[in-house]
Amino acid sequence: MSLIYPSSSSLPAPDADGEPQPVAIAYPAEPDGSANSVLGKVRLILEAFGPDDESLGLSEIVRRTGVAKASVHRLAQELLQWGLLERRGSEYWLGMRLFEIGQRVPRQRILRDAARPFMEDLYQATGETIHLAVLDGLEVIYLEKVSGHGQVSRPSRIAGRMPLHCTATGKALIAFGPGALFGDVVATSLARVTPRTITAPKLLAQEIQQARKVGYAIEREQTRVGYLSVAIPLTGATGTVVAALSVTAPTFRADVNKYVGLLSMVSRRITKSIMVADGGRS
Amino acid sequence: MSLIYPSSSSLPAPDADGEPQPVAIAYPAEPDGSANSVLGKVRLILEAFGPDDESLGLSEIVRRTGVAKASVHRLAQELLQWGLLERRGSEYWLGMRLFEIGQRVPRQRILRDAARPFMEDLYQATGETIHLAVLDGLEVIYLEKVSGHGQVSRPSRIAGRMPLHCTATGKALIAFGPGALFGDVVATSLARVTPRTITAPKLLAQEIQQARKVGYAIEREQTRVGYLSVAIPLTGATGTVVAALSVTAPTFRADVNKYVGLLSMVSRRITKSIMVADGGRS
DNA sequence: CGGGGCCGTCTCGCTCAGCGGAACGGGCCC
DNA sequence: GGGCCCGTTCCGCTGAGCGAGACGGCCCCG
Repeated sequence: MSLIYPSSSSLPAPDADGEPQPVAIAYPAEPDGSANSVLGKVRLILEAFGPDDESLGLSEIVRRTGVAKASVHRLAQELLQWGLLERRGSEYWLGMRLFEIGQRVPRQRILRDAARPFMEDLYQATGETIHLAVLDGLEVIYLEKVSGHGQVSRPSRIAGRMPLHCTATGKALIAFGPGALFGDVVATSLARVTPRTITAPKLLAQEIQQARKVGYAIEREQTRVGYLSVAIPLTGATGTVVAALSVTAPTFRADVNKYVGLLSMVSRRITKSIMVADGGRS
Repeated sequence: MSLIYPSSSSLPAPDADGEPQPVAIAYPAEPDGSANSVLGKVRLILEAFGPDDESLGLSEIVRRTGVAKASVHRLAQELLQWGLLERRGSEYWLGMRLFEIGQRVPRQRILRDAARPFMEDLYQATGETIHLAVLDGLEVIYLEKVSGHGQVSRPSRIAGRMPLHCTATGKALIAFGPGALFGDVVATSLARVTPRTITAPKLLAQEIQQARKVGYAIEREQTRVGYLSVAIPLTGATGTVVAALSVTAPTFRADVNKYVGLLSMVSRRITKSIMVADGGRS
């Protein structure tokens, strides 16, 4: 119960994209002691698929996971039958059922359903990218994104993660979310994403203070050069901040005051909508 | 390789919302023989969460799955650590990591990323609900939905399923998708969803023929009284139909010709966009 | 053409991870 | 205070899971 913000659990060492690793122990290829259960193996197998991988062959999965080939094969058959994996030729793909189950996760479904139409409104009013983000561990994770045809080279993704200190949504969550969060964030080193990213805890504290004063958070070219974002917190049924909503626009045409006005108007309506949709806590 | 449309695998007996079932066998509470593996149990546990359940207590999970309490507890601990489940108090929730992994499923990610901005355009041009659907088993599954504030009592859902014979997207997929599909569909009984739903195979065949002739499918009050939908197929990189896109509007203000025009324009652009994004098959 | 390498698949005896009945302690309501 | 249901924990048994290894097909290269 003292777990305030849901954690992302401890990934042992997802993959380094290359060979297993040069462990001195003569034991075959077990990264650590966390894969001795069926579920551990299944986790390794499913997480062998990176965000950009489309499909993997059996041997490739064996290479990435370090699990014995026969085991991967056996488990893959079972996952296939469940629908968590699909197969074309001899390539395995993450299966549709994963998508289906993933959409049932209440923390995203409730918020997203409530926010979605309003994000549409915001997009129509601004023509810019709208993000809905929640806290997960010490990162934001994007639940939803509404945008147009703009071709950014490395765009944000739904279910993608970003650090808290360089995003507007992240700063909004630090400023208005769980009290202990700021401390936890500055306890880690603040990665420099662009030349303008804040890496000094003092400066970050000032920005958070400013955000608390004005009621919204802003980020100028701290995530991507040429773009700024404005974010506002969303309050859930229990009165605590559960998410953040942001507008991201190219700096040359950004109208911060307009975004702030629109966001704060929409924020209250979404909160009301959440309370109706979800009597309990969300 | 002769598996043309990805199947939804065989759910043994998801849940009947009530007691396990009155099996004559004296054996404790094993529904069938499919739960004897760790993965089988995990499947039962995760699928114990229905589309509308927010959280379940441990005992409730035990009741729904028939798995021994100690086993559910142990597996839940492991799922917790992975992040597939989360916990508040003593209630278990489907976890954020499920959402994350689900968003990596390529069959939805690629299509959705390509179609999303165009769906936005369609929504702006019509003000009506836009659906993106693919075939899964003998149903459509919605990958994406763009809509406004309209408060329908039992709205469609992202990742929700619908029969093929009563939806515009379904008929579009029958008409332009895998050749054997029509036969498989009429081999089952066609459920009556509204008074206007087609339940006679002959009539359905006529509608499919009509759709093939004009290049789009239409459905008038066959899914929901007071609404109609128009759908068009989307072609993937290999030239086969992989999805369908639809506009749904209240009959009194629907402008079918306008929708057809917009859809067919957008369809070609999405296909082009898919080919760029995904060199291989999708 | 033949050999070598990599692929996915399958076998089979060992063993330890997983199992689940049972006991426990705490909160709630009658 | 007693009964009930909750989540948690214990512990000895056992069969599900394991993985080294064999196998056959495919492709590339000498």
